[in-house]
Amino acid sequence: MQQSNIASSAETQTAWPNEDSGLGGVRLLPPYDALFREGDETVAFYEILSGAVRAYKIFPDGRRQIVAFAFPGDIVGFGHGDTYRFDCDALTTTRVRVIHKLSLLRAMRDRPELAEKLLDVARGEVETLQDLSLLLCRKTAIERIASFLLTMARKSGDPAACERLPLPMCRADIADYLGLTIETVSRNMTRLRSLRIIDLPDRGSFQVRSMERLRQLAECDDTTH
Amino acid sequence: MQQSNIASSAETQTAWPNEDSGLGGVRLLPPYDALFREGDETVAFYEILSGAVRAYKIFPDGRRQIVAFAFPGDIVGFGHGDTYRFDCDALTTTRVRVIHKLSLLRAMRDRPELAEKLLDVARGEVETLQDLSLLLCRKTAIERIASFLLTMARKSGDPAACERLPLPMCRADIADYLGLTIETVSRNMTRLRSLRIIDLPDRGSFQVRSMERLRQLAECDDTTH
DNA sequence: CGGTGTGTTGAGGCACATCAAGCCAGGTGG
DNA sequence: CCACCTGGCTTGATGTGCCTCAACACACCG
Repeated sequence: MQQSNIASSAETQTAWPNEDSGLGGVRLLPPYDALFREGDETVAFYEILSGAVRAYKIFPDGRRQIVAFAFPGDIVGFGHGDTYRFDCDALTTTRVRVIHKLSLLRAMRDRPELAEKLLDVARGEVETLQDLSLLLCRKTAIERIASFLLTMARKSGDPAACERLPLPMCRADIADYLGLTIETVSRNMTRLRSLRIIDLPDRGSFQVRSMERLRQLAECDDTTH
Repeated sequence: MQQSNIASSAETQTAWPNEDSGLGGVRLLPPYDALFREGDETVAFYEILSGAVRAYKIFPDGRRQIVAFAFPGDIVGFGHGDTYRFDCDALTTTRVRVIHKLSLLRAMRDRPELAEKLLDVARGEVETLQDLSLLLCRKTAIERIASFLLTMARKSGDPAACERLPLPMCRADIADYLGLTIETVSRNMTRLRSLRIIDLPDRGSFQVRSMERLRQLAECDDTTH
């Protein structure tokens, strides 16, 4: 579950086209404001600078599935054709850098290393989604929660992280990401806490107490149970 | 659920680098032979010419998840870093065109339209995986089967297809793709047949009798039940 | 013929969903 | 300051869809 962090691939720090040209600029989103909506024309990609967003789809019958959360360094808006296939909005106050699609494509013609970088973003997105599919297909509720928290822990800094980590989304968001109900999320969070694997100091945060046991649960490693 | 068909994007028919240079050539795989294995170095992408392959992951505890089937026109081997993250093998006798990764990257530097084409392949893969996530997250068993059959129908030719269509994978493969068991797959196939939505003339094929009702089920459109 | 592999069908159990009540922090107004 | 409301979260009781286990059907093959 690697990030689609743009800095991870390029040896030389390559700037996105708007960074220097100033074409796109930065957008500021208050909590729950939309970055884009399903059906809108795909005019831009967005690099998250601070805050967090969620991308989701609503079914005709009302069911909702969150397909991705994105955090600083991530790019959103990628896996779409001429129109966006999902809604995307902010979880908290969020700043994004706007990367106009057309100017990016134009810039790509002159700077082939940009294309490689973009392909790397795509690869990261594919990897994340493959892992999500694995999770949804084969894991139990507690394994899903464990996987999710592990990913969140890895995203928010050093992998041995034992400090308090932010959990900016509500239980309903987690549930709709993991294919569970809020009750099941809640029950299994509590279960992980009573197993002394995590702590839940307050609503918006968590803390890993045993990274090793969290990892074992998340990766379906049943060698030690 | 669009295909990642390479012909779908480019206005001008752009050849993959090996097609003319003859560097990669074609590989022939007997049924169930491996195209690549998890952990192998990512040396090439493969364009399916005929037949079909499956890409899957085996968990430490034995659970298996198929993350993709690929058919003629599809590219596999894309969403991987330096090593392949999954096993990939043939369902039936399969011919693939080998596209060496390095020569593709080299060719991309001279021909920017190749990069766009490759990005389009990536986009297709992301879309397919997003749809798979939606399916695994929120759909019931019969809706999953319906979605799967609908995708298969759309892949194998004209969308109004009423003729007999091939189903080259066994029940276990379908089950491991949809996050179900073979029994549940079997039961719901039978159910779709008794609902007169499909026919099952023999093991390796199916036939759509009511494309409209299949679509309604697959897209969770509960307006008419 | 029996043997094997694949698919179907049936009976029962279990994990998660559903429904419902209660907890707790934050906000609002008297 | 407290009374009350509200929304997010937790906890409990019950229901159900899919899994598990088991038997059987059928084609293929030696």
